[in-house]
Order: sequence, then structure tokens, then C-alpha cells
Amino acid sequence: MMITTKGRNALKMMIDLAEHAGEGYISLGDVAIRQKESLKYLENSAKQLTSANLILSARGKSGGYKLARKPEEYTIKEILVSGEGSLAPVQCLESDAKPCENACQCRTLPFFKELDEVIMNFLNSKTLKDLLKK
Amino acid sequence: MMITTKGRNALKMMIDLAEHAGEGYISLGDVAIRQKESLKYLENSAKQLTSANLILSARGKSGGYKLARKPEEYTIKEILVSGEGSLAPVQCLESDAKPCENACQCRTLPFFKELDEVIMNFLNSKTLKDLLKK
DNA sequence: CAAATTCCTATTGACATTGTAGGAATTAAA
DNA sequence: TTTAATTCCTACAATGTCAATAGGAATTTG
Repeated sequence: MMITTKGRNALKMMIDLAEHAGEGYISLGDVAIRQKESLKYLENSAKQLTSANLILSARGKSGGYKLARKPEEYTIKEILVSGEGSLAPVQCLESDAKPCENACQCRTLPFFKELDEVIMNFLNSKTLKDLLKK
Repeated sequence: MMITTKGRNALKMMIDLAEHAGEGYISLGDVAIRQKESLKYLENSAKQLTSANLILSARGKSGGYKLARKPEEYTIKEILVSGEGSLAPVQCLESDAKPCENACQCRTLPFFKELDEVIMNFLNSKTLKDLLKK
């Protein structure tokens, strides 16, 4: 499995924020209730989305989070990558993977690179807006 | 990561058997040396490939394994599925997943189904022959 | 000052992955 | 008929990742 709860939570959170855009900063408590997730767990996703500049945060009372851009300006890829760290289908294509000394004669590497491209192209072709209620 | 060493070992083994087709039954020991894998670990892959009827086995001295069909008659999908059990990109699409009671209103499910299709179409479009040395 | 919130670090339990161990069953060949 | 090579089977250990929680520090509004 490539997309775990980390990525799915990031996506859920972005969808929730998108559906409440224009209401100022939304507290994680509200998101947690609506999405039926634990506040503490969502904090992890929020942290990563914030440091990737996908959302804006405001601390202190009546603080919270809101989208940094319009929904149609987020690709699903960047949201999932922010949540997961990497979406590579195999370890040797992971961003932090040590280079494989067998790479030049590996029969499967070109194939897996192609697979990765197919997946990334798809994830890049969809935006957050595509996931919102019609 | 979606494809782990189990799937990669299954693929490596199929490639090795394909490149030595016509030589009768190939012992796992030979495969292990050529592919630089442990015999014991390869046995696990061999077991699953055998019970999925992707390869044929012969026990006893001078026994081993060989392909059950021509390389171009295997899709990469069936090889990887045999090694991994499932290739679903998210848990809720796993074959043994309990049905999600939120499915009908889930914003992400249709998207993940589409992603799954994109991946499966690609894996179905490639055969074992495509991975062999030109 | 008090309450609500984000932010930060650490830890835990559960599970999957990776790889190993030991030996039983089978069969060809010497 | 024995021996050696092999598949087959079950179990286990070591490691790592995922999922989730805990406790509290820092910040800001009212």
C-alpha cells in the first residue's frame, strides 16, 4: 500500500478546509469533529502541510488553519507527498534511497520508473477542486 | 511504497527463469547465485508463484522450477500480485478490506478507484517479455 | 489574566516486512 | 539401494514502519 492514513488525513484536511474557505481560520478541533479524526493525530498532518506552505496557520485563541491558495491550484500529488514524504512505488526510487550499484544492469528499474511516471502524471492531473462536492 | 521485496523477488525470479527457458528445470540455488539473493528467501517467492500456477516445480534431485508459459503470456500485474498479495494503493481497496460504511459519501474513494485503475491498466499492459534483455 | 489554540518532542503498541532456521518429503542419479 | 540434491513446510526472530497518544510549551485573542 502506497498511500497510508498520513496521506489520507492530509487530503481529508485539505478537503475540509476547502469546503469552509472564506470563514477565516478554522480550528483543528472543528476539522477533527467533522472528519471524525483525533485532534492529536490531525496535528501531525497540519504541521507538515504548514511547513510545506500548503496551508496558513494562526496561533493563539481563535487561531487555526486556512488554505493558502484556491482549491484548483493544488495538485493531489503535492498534497499526498506532503503527507507521506514520498509516493515512490518501490524503495529504490524513494527520494532518500541510496543509489543502487546494480542500477545500470537492473532489468526492472526502467519499468518501475515508467510506473512511477504513470502514477505521478495522474496525481498531477487532478486538483483539490476535483475532490470537492459537486 | 507499494511494491516490496516480495514482489521484486517474484519478478527477479521470473526474469531469471525466462532467461534460462529451454534448459529444463532450474534449481533455486542457481537462481539465488545469479540474482544474489538468499536461497531461503527465494523459496518463499517460489512457493507463491507455484501455487498460483505461474511456474512449474519438480521435486527431488535435479529438480527445480520453470515457466509454465511463454514470457509474453505473463502480465507484470499477475506476477506482482502473486508476490505481494495485493497492489491496492490504499487500504480500503485491498481485497480483504472490510467495507467502509462511509463509502457512499467519501470524497476520496472515487479518486482512489481511478488511481487504482490507472496503475492496473499499466501493469496489465506490460508482459514479462518486455523486461528481458533486448 | 484566562481560555483557546498552534506548536513541539517523545513514546507506545500494533502490525508488516525481511530474512533465517531446521527439518520433512521427494526424486534422480551413482 | 543408498546418497545427494532439491522442493516443501512451519515456525520464528529482528527490524522497521504506521498509527495513535501524551504532555506540555508558546502564542494570541478577548
